[in-house]
Amino acid sequence: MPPVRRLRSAKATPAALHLTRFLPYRLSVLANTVSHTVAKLYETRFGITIPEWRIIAVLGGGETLSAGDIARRTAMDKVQVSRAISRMLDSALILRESGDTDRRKALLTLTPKALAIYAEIVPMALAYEAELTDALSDEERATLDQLLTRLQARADALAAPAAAETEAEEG
Amino acid sequence: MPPVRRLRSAKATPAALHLTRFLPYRLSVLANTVSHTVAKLYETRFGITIPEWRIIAVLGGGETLSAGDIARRTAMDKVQVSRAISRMLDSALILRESGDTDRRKALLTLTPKALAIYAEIVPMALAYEAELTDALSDEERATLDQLLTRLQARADALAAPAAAETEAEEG
DNA sequence: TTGCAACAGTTTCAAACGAAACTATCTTGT
DNA sequence: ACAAGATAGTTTCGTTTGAAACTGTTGCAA
Repeated sequence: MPPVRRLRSAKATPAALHLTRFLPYRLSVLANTVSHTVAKLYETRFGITIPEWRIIAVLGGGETLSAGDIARRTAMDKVQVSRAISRMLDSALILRESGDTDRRKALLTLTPKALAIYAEIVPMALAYEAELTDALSDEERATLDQLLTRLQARADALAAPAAAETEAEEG
Repeated sequence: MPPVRRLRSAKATPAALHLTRFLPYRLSVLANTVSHTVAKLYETRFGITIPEWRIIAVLGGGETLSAGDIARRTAMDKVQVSRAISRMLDSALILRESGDTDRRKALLTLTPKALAIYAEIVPMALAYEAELTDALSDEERATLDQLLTRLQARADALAAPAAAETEAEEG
């Protein structure tokens, strides 16, 4: 029996790693490329940043939310949300009024100006998304959706080393 | 014939957009979660950042490259590479010598210290990747690979609006 | 050759970032 | 009722970032 089968796992090479095949790297590069493109889109057309776009996206239905709600729904941290809101107040995209029952919470609503942007930006966003997945069949799109969902769940689990055993079923 | 079929596309709602279903958003959040986790891994164990890890990854085979080569292979920009190299010189992870034929180019090689990190970090990186794709079948992993490749190609094409028609077949 | 554009890499500057500290408000336990 | 702790949101501080300007080197053209 020849020793051929052991050649690949010889200990001289400590298991090759090609960056371009490494999933974290690939995800980072892809997300970066995409983000950069859409950011430029939003910036040049509406003068808003990605955090501002996300806030517009979650408030675009006309809902009223607190900053904390927004942070949760956009996966941004509260500092980022606070700063984005402050910019949006300056540019009259958002309306802030003190909560009645809880004065710590500020109730946030989009202004008509922001709603107009929303109406215009959503088709653009969807168009970009459509172009991005242009070469994918409907079935592939569904698979992608599924895989991303599962990867995110797994990544979340691996991100919280020991903590939050009980929070696991939050969803 | 009842008007039922027109209800979904009534113009009152300007096409809904749920952030959590929006591909650019999902990619961004996923890549962020993953990056943050591996960054913490590398930082606590070896005291290096992601840019430094990427440089170690491409030089880990023992190859000698210029800063520009590294920038291209890691998809980082030259500023980021320059700064990472400068940090690595300080911590004796990299060796820089002036090019002989072209004195603009600096030839970069890993020190034994960095090679030792490489030997130790690669299994960790692969282990994380394996854990991340734990719940995926071999077939699903292959599909994911394929989909990411195609999305990246498409994203690249959409990122360069009018330019680089001729560069399209560069790979 | 000399001058000029292209290139490699570094530095500068202003913006963006995250962690931690802080202010203000609300909740809970005694 | 009130102190102790939790929560909402802002501010501060040191670091990281990317674009543009800059330095030095090479290649090319007149």
